[in-house]
Amino acid sequence: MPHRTGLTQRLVAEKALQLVDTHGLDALSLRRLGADLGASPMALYTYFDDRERLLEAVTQLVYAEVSAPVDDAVGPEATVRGILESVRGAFLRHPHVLPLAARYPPRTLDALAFVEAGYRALSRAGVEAAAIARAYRMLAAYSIGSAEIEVNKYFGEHIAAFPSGSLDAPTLERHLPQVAEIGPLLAAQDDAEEFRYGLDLVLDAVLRRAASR
Amino acid sequence: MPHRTGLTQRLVAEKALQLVDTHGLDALSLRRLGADLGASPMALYTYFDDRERLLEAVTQLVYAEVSAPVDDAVGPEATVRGILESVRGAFLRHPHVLPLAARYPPRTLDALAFVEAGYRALSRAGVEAAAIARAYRMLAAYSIGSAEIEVNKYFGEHIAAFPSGSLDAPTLERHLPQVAEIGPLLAAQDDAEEFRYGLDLVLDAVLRRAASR
DNA sequence: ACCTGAACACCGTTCAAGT
DNA sequence: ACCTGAACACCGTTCAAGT
Repeated sequence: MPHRTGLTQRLVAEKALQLVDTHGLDALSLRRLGADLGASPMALYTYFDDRERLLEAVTQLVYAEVSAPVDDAVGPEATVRGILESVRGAFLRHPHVLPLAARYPPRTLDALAFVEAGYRALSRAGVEAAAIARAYRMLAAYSIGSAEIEVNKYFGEHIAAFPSGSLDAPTLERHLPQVAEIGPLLAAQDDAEEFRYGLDLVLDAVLRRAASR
Repeated sequence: MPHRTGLTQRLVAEKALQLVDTHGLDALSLRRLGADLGASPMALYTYFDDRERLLEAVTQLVYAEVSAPVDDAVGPEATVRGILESVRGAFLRHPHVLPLAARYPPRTLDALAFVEAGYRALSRAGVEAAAIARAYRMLAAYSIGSAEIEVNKYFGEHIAAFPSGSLDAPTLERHLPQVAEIGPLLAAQDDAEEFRYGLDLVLDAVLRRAASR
């Protein structure tokens, strides 16, 4: 017997985010989400055309958590840096959503708030529209790639054998001496520190080029 | 009746890469791959512990396609730039493998060849080991993020409505005027040009900082 | 419009068995 | 070691039907 479930797009997406946070992206099935919401899997198609759209909505919820300062009293560089630290924070709180960030850009009003704030800060600093677009693309690439490296512990086991046993220490040392030397340094890096180092570097360069024209 | 299939880890991985290239990552199932190879799905477990390991092996094949110059007669900056252009090329030829690049770093001898070459170029240029590690992390983050933005056409439909109809042009213009202005500029960017612009910027900054100590 | 159960065409992986 | 078929516990989505 069909009944009203009282669901909305937002409620479904929020429950989905919970599910992803606690059990990972693969655990987000329409069947399981339906069960969590006390509805049939098919009820979800009332709110989302397919699983893809649901994933996109979940991503928007994470973007919406990024803090978007209303003014930039601290100056454009510090404002943009603060926004990007907040982006990193949001995806560290929701690490399983990160793979979706590269697929779905911010689209909703709430999700775009931090983008607007960043644009405004650069605009007030005298950066022209075309240069802002370039800066945003660069910073988006750096943020996404950087967060993925951090969340996936990309350098944590960089020199592991693969297939098992085929790359032992002596072989590595003989054929790839530089990799053997740098590998441990990568594994020992501090994620937060490296993120800031790279962010400063990119931000400095972007603002200097924008100013010198 | 069981029979010899003549398969090897490499042959299975290569067929898997073909499958992914032509039909996408989701189409790579053990059942379908087994059928393509004239074997039962279960035969593949002889060569890979699970689907994850197979995906990792596919990723290594793409890394191995990156050209690794044996000397850097053109200078360290041009050498590193060349390597990163080649990384971009490899993943543009295998776009469906890109999501795996952020999960699996290069691990095999062949896959690590370009990393070794890049390290060597920076090392010869007098960059110290710790600075090389920082540079590699930054460049890896930028390359992965940048390629994902390009492959996924991240900015192609940046201002699309979501959920459908909720973000019409007047609403966008009123609440997010900067987004409304910059959005079209992002959609019009040339991928190759922006990649090089950002790469130069990062590379300049990295080498300048490395030199000034 | 909102919701349902049944059905279709799939999955990865375990297991017992064969050579 | 290498390979098999059957079985288990799942998937997303379509469809016909109900309110």
